[in-house]
Amino acid sequence: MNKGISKAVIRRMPRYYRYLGELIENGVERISSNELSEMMQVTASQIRQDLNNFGGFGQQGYGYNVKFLYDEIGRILGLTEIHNVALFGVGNLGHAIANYVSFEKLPFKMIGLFDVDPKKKGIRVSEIPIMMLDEFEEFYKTNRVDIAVLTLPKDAAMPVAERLANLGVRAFWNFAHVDLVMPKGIVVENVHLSESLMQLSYNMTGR
Amino acid sequence: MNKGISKAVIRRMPRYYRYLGELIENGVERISSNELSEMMQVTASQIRQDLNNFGGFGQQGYGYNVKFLYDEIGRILGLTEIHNVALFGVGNLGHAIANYVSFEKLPFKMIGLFDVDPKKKGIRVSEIPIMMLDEFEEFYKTNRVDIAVLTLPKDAAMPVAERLANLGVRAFWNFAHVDLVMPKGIVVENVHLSESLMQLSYNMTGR
DNA sequence: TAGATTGTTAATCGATTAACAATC
DNA sequence: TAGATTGTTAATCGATTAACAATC
Repeated sequence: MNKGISKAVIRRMPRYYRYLGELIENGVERISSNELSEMMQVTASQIRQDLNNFGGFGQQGYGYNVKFLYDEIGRILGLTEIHNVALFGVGNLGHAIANYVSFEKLPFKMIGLFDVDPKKKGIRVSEIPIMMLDEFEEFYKTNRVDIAVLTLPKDAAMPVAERLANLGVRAFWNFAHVDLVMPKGIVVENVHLSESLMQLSYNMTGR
Repeated sequence: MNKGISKAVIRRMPRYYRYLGELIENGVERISSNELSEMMQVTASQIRQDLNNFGGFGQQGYGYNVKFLYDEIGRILGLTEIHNVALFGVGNLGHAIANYVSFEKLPFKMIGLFDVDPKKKGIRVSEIPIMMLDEFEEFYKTNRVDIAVLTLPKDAAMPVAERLANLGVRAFWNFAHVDLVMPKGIVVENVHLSESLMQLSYNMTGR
């Protein structure tokens, strides 16, 4: 169990990671919390507090070594090993996410695509042929699946998630319009696009 | 300007909306904050506090009328009028989002798709033919665009956003890996898929 | 050494939860 | 009226910011 590091802190880590990656591309070797705070529009204090949840990565009088900090955050975020990903529901969104995961320069590897529509069987997306959902149990015997992506209609999401969880899948990236209720120890990350769109809509009103 | 209602509250409103919609489908007419709190796994106190940011929608001794509350939240979220949407960058993700926006039963209407690749010109996605980015200025003269969706490579996002903002587009749904820096009064809602995936990855470690 | 900047403690601010009087 | 449940104030909890001693 990760010690009690707050969700708010975790949400910010990928953003630090992105900025540090860009600094590396630009050949910047060291940076102070103050310089970074100006770039990122957050307080220097918050940056130091956030990082010190995980350890002292800087040096007084110097600041932070960009490459070192980048690698440390990558390690914290679990980006030092490859995660096998299988996707369920190869509709429009599933199709896009399958390609997305394959193209990103992140250590996530799409290894299987599953759907219930027989017409889709064998069609290749990012070089991976779509399989039938009922073939998953067999597939799972010889393939490690670290993350299941759920790009399914909302009514299908929960039953499929339960089926996968029973087999041993422990992490879900959920795009369906439901709150997955999962036993403890199973990790769920939701991307609710419609909720994002509604927040945008809210912010457009009354200004 | 919306009075100072916190982001945390706004983030929860679409979720209330979803649950209330399901209650309506199930024929439920009234609900107390306590019943809703059990369904949604939040405190009843939070529900009442959240709603009372916008007004007293309940009645002592009775609870909340589901249909009434649903409509009120819809109104708060700006879902009582149709928002015209144009999308920029018709790659995999753009393609999926274009379909998504069109299929959802929400008052967002996809009216234009734009790309820079001449090979895509005229191809139809959700019945809408892809146009060239340079045609947008002309298009904009006769079409109101409320929201621009940016499903572009990160280096293209900022220049395109500026160009659109200069024409008068005031809301952006940004999927590109950049923080758009926009003048005040322009609304940006970010969906950073890679950051979501990294959070999932983090939560998988050390358990 | 002097200057810079972290790591960390303390102060402030904001959000969540608890409690209860108001009222349907 | 009695019971139920809201709306709202007060208490608690957590997150952010400020301050500064430690130290490179």
